[in-house]
Amino acid sequence: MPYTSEHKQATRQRIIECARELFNRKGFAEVSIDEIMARAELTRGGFYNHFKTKEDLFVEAIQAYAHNNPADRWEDVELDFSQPAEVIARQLINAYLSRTHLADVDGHCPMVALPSDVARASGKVRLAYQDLVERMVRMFAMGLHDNHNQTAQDQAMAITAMCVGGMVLARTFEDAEFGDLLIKATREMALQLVSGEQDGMPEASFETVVNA
Amino acid sequence: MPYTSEHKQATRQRIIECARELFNRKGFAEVSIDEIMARAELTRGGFYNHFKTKEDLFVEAIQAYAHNNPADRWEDVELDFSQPAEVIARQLINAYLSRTHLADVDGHCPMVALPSDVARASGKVRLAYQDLVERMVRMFAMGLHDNHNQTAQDQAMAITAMCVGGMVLARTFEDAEFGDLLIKATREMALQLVSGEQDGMPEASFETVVNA
DNA sequence: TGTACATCAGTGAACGCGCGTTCACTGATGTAC
DNA sequence: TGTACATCAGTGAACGCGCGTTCACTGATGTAC
Repeated sequence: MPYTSEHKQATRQRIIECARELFNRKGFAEVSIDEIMARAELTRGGFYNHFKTKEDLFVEAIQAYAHNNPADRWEDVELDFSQPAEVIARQLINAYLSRTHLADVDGHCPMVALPSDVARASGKVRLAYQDLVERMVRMFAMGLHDNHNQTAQDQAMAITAMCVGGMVLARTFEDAEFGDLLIKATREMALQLVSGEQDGMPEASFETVVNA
Repeated sequence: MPYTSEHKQATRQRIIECARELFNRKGFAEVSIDEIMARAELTRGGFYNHFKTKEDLFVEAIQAYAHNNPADRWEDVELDFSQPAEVIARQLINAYLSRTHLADVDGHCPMVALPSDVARASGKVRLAYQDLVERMVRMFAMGLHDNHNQTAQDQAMAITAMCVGGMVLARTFEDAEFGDLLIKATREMALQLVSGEQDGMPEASFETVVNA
């Protein structure tokens, strides 16, 4: 067997990574297979040695993202998994709703870059995307507690919607300053929500209010 | 002058409305001018009597949405503008984060249906989209008050991110049940945020805690 | 160690197709007489 | 009231182009001897 199987795997991974970046920047339909292969320093025809269809590659590109440590990309603040879950949740919010993440179009979370493309794609693609969402929800849920209004799980879903929504909106704006304001406001509210601190009651709200 | 100018205007509006629906359902790149014109019961060639380019039509389709009363589309709950601003904010959340809105793909808010397409489009398109966002932020801001953590404006931006993000995510899911859960959780938290009620402290939180 | 060979990753021309846009035209209409 | 006319909304063929996919091939490589 000429060429090692590592060689083929490495090529495959290179194609996936190039595709991920291009899809992020331009969207699924707007990127051609030619373009992806050229970026991977290959030619058009070879594509079908590695993938059955363009959409199969889309699935792989989304999954690839989940298998790296996403937060590494965006922020100087790395996720420190030795910390308590609540601290990790805060780190994730700070990294996700950051200017660095907004500016790094190639490295965007696919949830931010590709929601419309995914909504129109096949079941396989949508499942891969949903898996990313569920990972984020789980991460937040670990750092939260049930309260009288909502379970930790429900709070986590709402905070996920907030983080993704803030980035999705900021990414569309022509006016970068408005985008920064929106990200900042969203980040602050998300941080309050994981701290159980709202409406002017800092941190351990009960004591603070009673002793005032 | 043969044909009245009303006739031309009516045709133009018909094209815009057909385009809006098709863009919502399939995305900008995936809809052809042929398809839009056929739906408006016209033929391809006539398009350029009305619009300079396909992207110009995209701008008009986004703007058209703002000029209707959006909430009419989705929910039995209509916005009642005689109510106090806080009530309107709650009505908007209930209508926006609803199953009806999720199911009505043709009538989706463009913020939900088209963020990825807009992020990759030209300045004119992005300004039209940003205008929709600003309208929603303004609507929420009227129903909110500054608190010790954030201005009403900042809270409104975060709540807008939450509403749009919840719908954007739910729309991508293959698993409809998970989408419903996410919308419901997001809606509940958004309603709490406009009520200034969090973490198990109903309504006028200070008194409630102190008198407990 | 050196050579002949089989494998298959990668090549690039070709396929059928649909797109956005252009353009010469047609024919329904409102107006002037 | 009736007719001839000018306008321009709408038609449909044609344009050049790029796409996803297929396929016959080539040539770099690991292996057997």
